[in-house]
Amino acid sequence: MKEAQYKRVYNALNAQIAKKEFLEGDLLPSENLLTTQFGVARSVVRQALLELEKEGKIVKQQGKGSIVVPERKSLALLSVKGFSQVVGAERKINTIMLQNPIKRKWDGVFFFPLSEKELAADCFYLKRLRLVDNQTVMLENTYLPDLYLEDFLTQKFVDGSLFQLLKSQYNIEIKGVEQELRAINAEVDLATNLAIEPNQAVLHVQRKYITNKKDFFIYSSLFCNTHNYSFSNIIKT
Amino acid sequence: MKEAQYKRVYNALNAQIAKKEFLEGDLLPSENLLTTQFGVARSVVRQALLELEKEGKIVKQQGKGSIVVPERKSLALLSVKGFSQVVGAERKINTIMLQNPIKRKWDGVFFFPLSEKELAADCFYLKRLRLVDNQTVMLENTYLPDLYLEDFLTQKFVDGSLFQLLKSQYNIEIKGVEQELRAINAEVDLATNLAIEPNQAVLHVQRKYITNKKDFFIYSSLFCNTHNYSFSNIIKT
DNA sequence: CAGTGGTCTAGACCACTAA
DNA sequence: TAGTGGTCTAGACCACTGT
Repeated sequence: MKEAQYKRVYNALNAQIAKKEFLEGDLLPSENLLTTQFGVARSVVRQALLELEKEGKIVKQQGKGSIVVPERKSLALLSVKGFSQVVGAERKINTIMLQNPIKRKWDGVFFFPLSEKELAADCFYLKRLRLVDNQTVMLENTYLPDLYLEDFLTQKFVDGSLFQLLKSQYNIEIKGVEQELRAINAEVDLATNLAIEPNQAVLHVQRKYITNKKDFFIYSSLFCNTHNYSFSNIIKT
Repeated sequence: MKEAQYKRVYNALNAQIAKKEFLEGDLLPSENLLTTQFGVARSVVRQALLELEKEGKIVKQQGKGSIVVPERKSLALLSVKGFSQVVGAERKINTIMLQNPIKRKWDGVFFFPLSEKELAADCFYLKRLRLVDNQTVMLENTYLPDLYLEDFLTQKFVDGSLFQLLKSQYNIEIKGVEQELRAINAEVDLATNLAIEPNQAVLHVQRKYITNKKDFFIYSSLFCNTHNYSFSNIIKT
């Protein structure tokens, strides 16, 4: 099971952009050139560029080329990447574990419908507070069904990243996310955690992550303080 | 400039799903079958299915097929589709024009950086209130640079849809959107418009639409009442 | 005009699912 | 094991951009 070629091309280009080897406004090498550089078919190059475009790192323009776009200033949080990856290297991030992972029953009324298989299993629950440059930006409640996760409670998080742990220990990859957004007024408890005044507006995001394991989903309920950082995303047709 | 084949395939499948010719959980015909049905190469079929997948209408599963997923109950508003298209046919929608289109100067501090070309032109501004099943869900301020839009102020909206007007009259198509989200507490004016109490939490979305015309962008500032309807989206890696 | 990305063809092999 | 979607090749022509 070796890595796909287009991922190899994607990773190479992504790294070059991150290392500022291409600056904002620069054109990437043309598709034909990349084809010869990496020794792959053009469709493979295009698949790699498509990924970069979906993530908003380049824009393509017919007749011109693939243009590197400026790094985003706001948090690209409405994406499938884990928190550790969406916050640029420029910023200091911290995670405070308010509730270490425990095994428990599902809540009576869950925010997404659960399958029978999921309901039959217990769930792992963790509660984390996320900080960017020492400012509290997010409270995250995560629920994972106890289906493929042997010895989950004894695992050490890889760089504090749940997604990296799932990838390295269980070969579980995130393939997509379905999410619902609401603006809510913060209750006292929530306001305390987010270090804001009660009744302040908070962005509530309920997520269902799709993984490479069929029938295995991860659920998250996020409460975001958008006063200091806005949350952005990019969508292509 | 005839329509691309993959769009033809997409439109056909999309219509069949909308007409319930495929029910939730049904498998679409396999890619090889669609290839022969439409008389196109497999890559064309895959491109069409990719669109459907991005819109969350199907999920693909290796070894099994393309599965039709249930219609969304919440408003898929964080997508590039116009308001008229994201709200399912099941619901009644209304638009109240609070401010008919006028030509004016740009605001001094705009929420996205503007190019010199845009700043040199004036902008068209309109303010619309959006209702779903007679409930106020959104206040929308839209700004269009006066660059390609001849006689814009005298145009009649096609079914109340700005995007359809742009397509049919000016051949302008929306290719993507970049957006920032915040939760804010409603001021009195805003609360009145959205028919909620002052200080209630509201979802504020600032958008920059990318079009097929280079250097032509459309800007929108949305205020969403998420009490009755949540706003959803789906993202694929 | 040459070069770019957009679309398309007609194959091939692989990884996964279900019977 | 048969059939599915995932990846890949090696071409081709078209639409658009800038010179």
